[in-house]
Amino acid sequence: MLKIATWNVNSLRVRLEHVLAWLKEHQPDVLALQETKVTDDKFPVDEFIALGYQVTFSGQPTYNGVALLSKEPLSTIDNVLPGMEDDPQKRFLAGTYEDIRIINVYVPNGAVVNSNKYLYKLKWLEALYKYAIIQNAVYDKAIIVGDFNIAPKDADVHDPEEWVDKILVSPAERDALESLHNLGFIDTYRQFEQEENSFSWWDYRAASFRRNRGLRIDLILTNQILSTFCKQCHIDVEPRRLEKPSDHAPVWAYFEE
DNA sequence: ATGGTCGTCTAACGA
Repeated sequence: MLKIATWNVNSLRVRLEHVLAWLKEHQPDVLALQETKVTDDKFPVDEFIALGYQVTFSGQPTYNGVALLSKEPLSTIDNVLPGMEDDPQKRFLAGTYEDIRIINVYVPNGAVVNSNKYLYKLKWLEALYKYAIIQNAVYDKAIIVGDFNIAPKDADVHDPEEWVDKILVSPAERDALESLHNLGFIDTYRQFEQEENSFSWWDYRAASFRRNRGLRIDLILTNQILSTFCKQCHIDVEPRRLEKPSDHAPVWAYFEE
């Protein structure tokens, strides 16, 4: 059995105690983090080693930053997305865990549809698509996890009418996600029956969490072979209820032969 | 209460 999780922590240093407590309780084999917002020299390595986790990270000052925590070491680590070599933003980290290729992404937010940041988001997603083609060809089992900053379907949006054509739901973004689906990378969450109005992110503003005005943008995509081993996928909203929470909840998937 | 927050290189910016 294997449990793989993803969590946008919105500053690892602020959220460290939440992450450590969550690891102790849930014991994932791998936890992918986004928005660590910590440089590599300041990454809290020792705290995770003490819990029995290996750490792999790619950070920068102030923004972005991704990491993989794993019970066993990763091999064949990539921290540059091919096609985005000149991009200073640290949003990508891949490694192999046992026989599973794990790709951790913090997809650009995109700000406003048709803005420069939006075009950057689409370019980044195109590079991810090309990378996914290759990884899917090389590895039998592959998984893409992270903050996609895309709500796949209207069922993943608290008020679809309010959000029509807005960032995180616009057609071009959803098409980019659909092209990953066409490679065989399916949205593991929807392999199973789930409660309605299940979201993974709630804006800090306007009491969004209390009113459950959220979006499901933190996703676990598995390729065709790995998806046959997936037995469960769950969003854990409990950490969102804590004092000084991340605006995102962790999501995990459980695999069994 | 029809609301307006966080986190970061404390000052705007990004989400």
